[in-house]
Amino acid sequence: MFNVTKTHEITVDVVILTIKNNNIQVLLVKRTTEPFKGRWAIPGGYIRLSENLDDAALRVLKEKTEVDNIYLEQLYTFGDPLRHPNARVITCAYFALVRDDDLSITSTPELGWHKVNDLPSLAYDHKEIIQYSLKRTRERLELCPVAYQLLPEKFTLTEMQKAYELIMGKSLDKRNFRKKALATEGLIELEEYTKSSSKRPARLYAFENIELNSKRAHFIKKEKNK
Amino acid sequence: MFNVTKTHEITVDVVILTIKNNNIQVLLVKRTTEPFKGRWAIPGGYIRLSENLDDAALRVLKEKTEVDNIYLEQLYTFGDPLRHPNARVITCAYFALVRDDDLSITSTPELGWHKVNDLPSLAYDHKEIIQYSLKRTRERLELCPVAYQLLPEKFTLTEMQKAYELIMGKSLDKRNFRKKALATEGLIELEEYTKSSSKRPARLYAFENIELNSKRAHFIKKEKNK
DNA sequence: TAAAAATTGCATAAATTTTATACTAATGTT
DNA sequence: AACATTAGTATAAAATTTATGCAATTTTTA
Repeated sequence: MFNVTKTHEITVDVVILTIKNNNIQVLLVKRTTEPFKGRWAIPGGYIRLSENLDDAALRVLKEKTEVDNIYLEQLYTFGDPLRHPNARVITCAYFALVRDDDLSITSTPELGWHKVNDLPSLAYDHKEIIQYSLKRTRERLELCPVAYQLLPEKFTLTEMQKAYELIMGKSLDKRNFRKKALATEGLIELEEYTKSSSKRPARLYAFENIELNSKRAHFIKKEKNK
Repeated sequence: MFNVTKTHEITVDVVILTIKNNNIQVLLVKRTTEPFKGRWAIPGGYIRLSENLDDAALRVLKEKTEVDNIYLEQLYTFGDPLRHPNARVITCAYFALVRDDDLSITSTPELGWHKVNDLPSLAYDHKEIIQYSLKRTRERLELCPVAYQLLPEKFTLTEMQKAYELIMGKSLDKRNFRKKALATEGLIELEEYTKSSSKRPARLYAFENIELNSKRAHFIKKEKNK
């Protein structure tokens, strides 16, 4: 009875989402070993004995990116016996929302961003995991302005609306969106405006570090040390 | 590296909730072995190699109860290194909503229902898991009438309101509740009334087997074979 | 058998939230 | 100076939610 469990392995996988070039993109790694050698996959790893699951997910994330300001939430645990072709691997999946301008990864042939609407063939059940993380992100967005985790630190309302439209997958009315956005708790109106654009300057906004109305969320806040 | 994972164990634990005697109650088992020998715990077990996680949770549930008509949803995976005193056990927790009148368990000194508002001292982090399942149930109830999984098959609107009030932890206005309840998709008005009560008879209602607006839900429907 | 107690069942007005809709303002470019 | 482009704004209608009071049916009991 006990031995039955000994052959299980458990991993964490992390769906890392950002908005780049007006697309929701996910960070993928190319597998260098079997199974699924050469296929793209979401980053993952084993859980160390001293780590809790959040720490393990955060470590996996930090192995691939150098970001401080992230939203990280446990997504779901996937454990179909056939999800791994030659072992029983249960994975506790997380998803992270990161800001493009906080990112410093160097795309290589083995690591890169992919549009979630145009994914390559993926290893394991990773496509399902990504789809599910998008669904969860939409659900979160209906409860709290979690999209600000995907925006630059200072942003215009138009940029915010674009992020919402990308995540929700539909276009929104500008006037109603702005009215609602301005009523959002934690939104700060700055006395700054966009400059370099060749159009009318837009006011910039920011979010204070608010307690989001999230259910399972963990926030790793940026250390403001400068 | 690989060996590091070999010492992890993974289990499923199931929070089984019902409404009995106008209280939300949870099914607990008394541990017969160390650790936490003699303490109450939620039912759990190892995952078999051939099972997916839902199947494992369902099996654990069926080992304790004989119910057909249940709501079962993955809750969260708990993996703090210290949650188990002398091993690294990660548990994928589920919660189930079952109908009191579908239940046939025989309470023994080792198995019994406990009011969630008056829990005994529990093993591991099981108190946290139960609290979290209550929170999730409240969240679900705001999205879909999942409470009908806790009601008898035929129920009065007053009974339905009582269930909502118990779960949400607040009293609701009768007139507004009835208006909203009557507008709920899937609610069927029966041509039957309560009898044995010593007051004015109340109309009975039922729910058709609807697709609930749930996110991670799995329904094990009753087999109507009679 | 009449009154009382308990619970069912219903309707409407007020407040709030959501939705729908069109024009003016500011800036750089030509 | 006219044009192109994006920023920015107000209001009415519709829908939803909340608040509130009273009549009807049945059993109990006086």
